[in-house]
Amino acid sequence: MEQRILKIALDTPLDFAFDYRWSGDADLSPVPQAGHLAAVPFGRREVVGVIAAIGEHSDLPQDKLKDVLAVRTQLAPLSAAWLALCRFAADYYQRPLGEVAIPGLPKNLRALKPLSLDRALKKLAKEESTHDATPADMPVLNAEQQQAADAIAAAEGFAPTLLYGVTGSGKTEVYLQAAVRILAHTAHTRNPAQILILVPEINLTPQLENNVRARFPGVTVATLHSGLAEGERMAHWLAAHLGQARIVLGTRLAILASLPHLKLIIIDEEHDPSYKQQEGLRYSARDLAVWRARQLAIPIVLGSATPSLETWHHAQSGRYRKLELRERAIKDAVLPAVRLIDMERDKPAEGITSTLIAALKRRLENGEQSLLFLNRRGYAPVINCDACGWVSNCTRCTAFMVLHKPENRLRCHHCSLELRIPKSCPTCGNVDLQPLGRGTQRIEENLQRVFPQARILRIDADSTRRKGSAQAAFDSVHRGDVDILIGTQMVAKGHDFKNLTLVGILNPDTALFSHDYRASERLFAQLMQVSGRAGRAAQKEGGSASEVLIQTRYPQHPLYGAVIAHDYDRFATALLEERAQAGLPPFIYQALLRAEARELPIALDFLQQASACVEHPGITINDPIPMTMTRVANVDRAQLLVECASRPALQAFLKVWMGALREIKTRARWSLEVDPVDI
DNA sequence: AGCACGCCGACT
DNA sequence: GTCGGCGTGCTC
Repeated sequence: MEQRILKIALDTPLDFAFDYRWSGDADLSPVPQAGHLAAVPFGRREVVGVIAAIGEHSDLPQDKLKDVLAVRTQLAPLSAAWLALCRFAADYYQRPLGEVAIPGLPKNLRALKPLSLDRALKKLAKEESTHDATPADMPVLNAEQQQAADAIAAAEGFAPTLLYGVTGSGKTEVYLQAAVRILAHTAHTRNPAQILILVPEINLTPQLENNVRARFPGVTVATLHSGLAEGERMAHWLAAHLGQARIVLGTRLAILASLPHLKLIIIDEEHDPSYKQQEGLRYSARDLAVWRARQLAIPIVLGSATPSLETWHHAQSGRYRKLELRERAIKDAVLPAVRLIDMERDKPAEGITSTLIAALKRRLENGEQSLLFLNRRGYAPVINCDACGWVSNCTRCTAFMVLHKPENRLRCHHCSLELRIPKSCPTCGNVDLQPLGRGTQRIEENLQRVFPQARILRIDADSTRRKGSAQAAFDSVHRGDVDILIGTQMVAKGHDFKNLTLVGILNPDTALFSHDYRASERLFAQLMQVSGRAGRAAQKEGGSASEVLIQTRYPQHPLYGAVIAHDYDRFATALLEERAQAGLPPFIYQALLRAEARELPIALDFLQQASACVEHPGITINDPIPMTMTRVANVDRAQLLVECASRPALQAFLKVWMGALREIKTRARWSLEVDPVDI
């Protein structure tokens, strides 16, 4: 009989591991190891946690200790490297280990019932047997692509690489051919390599998944994203954990997957804001990926046409290697010409200028597709009363209620509030309420009037609410059943529309004057990305040259100049210069303390106490301020920005500060975000 | 976070 | 008289 103390991380906000007693006979039952999952009594509940460490002693009095209910020794323990990754993320983002490690595990593993691993595993075996093992044909790479793929596959140890390639330059093909070689190196060894590929959105996984499966017949490919059913999630997670899945394709959450034989990480569109989790544990999957690659001493590829300034800065300073793809991969496919339409000269009717109408007409005549990009869903962002000035404010948020015409409703995009459109003004009774501004629905309605014969499809969060409907919509565009596609940022990313020769960008100006210093970086990336949807195939005989038309009131703005020139280098260099001057990231490091309460003063008071509760030499603590959108769903929000030129110094401060913050008695709910992106 | 206990208001 | 509001306290 032996006794051990198991230190178990549980999914609770309490920032420490819990000690449990385990006693058993090592000859009869397997001895628990760090990384095993264990079911334990916790308060009045029973929960599953992960064994973080094993010891002989506990600092607690014996009578406080409870016995472990069961240790899941039939499942191989999570590796020390995986635990170290979780521990790093927990420390860095100032959260308890259990909150990082547990929620990503499949529900079945977290449940108390005994595991039936066989059934999961059988399903995988079946999937695998449906593939034959003939190597698929490899498209021939151009010289730049070949060089990049060679360099990635030949890299040894921690080798962070920025794959900087214009849209349509064939970055995916470079990833895949590098992957082929890394898999081949270890194919017949005991531990064949695993490769992790991250993409920004679920919408993009089916497309890449098909691509990958076709390229790697006979190789088990697992996907991990929030759209999986519980059974699938379990099967895919296990395939990764057991090393069967050689390629794991997923969204940001996949960065915390168990991958015991990980040998290469690829982050596609590394600049994409979706890599930042914006609730709960607010981690950056890209940053964790870089840490994980360093820890495992393996290469990591960060791919983008418009890298984040953080990554660009690293590439410029030589910390990351930069590989560049200057040309489009398809022969004779050229980058579209970008033109600005000055809205002061060419006054738009119903949001669309005559120049853009003419360009659309030409595409319709040629049987080519067009894309109109407007990052605003709904019919109109607000309705108002001309007579008394009433506007459709949300009663629960500092925001307008948006007019949604198909449902005849006003809807707040920040809380779930929905109202029927009032027949008359609620304050003065005027019956003539006007929609102000334009969303995708209104553009769609108007365009259908201008081109009654055109097949117009709108793709936004409203039109694709049902599961699978987004995929169906994109399929119909690929099939050629759509002449004009109208969409929000959903349509900007990744999709390879072969017959698309015109992109119209309707209302990008607002981001030019945003108070968020990252807005212009994001706008540039978005414009380049959506522009990149055009001209992905060679120009047809008698077809139109690909072009991008941007409607703007500020044609002189340097950001547009850089977009026209497809010149990310110049733009990024200027932006980095500005950031350095202004003392902004990536030259300094930030953390944001948020607080919310039913009354704003409660939140502000907490932040005031927070700013004075510990010594903070070398750390700048700014004044507490209400958030721009102060009230959401009847809760008032405020925040406090903390800055420091040194990351380790900031980390050390945050650790001490968190301890002090937990002692403050307040009715406000609060949370700390490290490396915030939306300020 | 859960989940309990505990002490004051409008309901069968 | 009780159902239920959410304040407060605890979880190895």
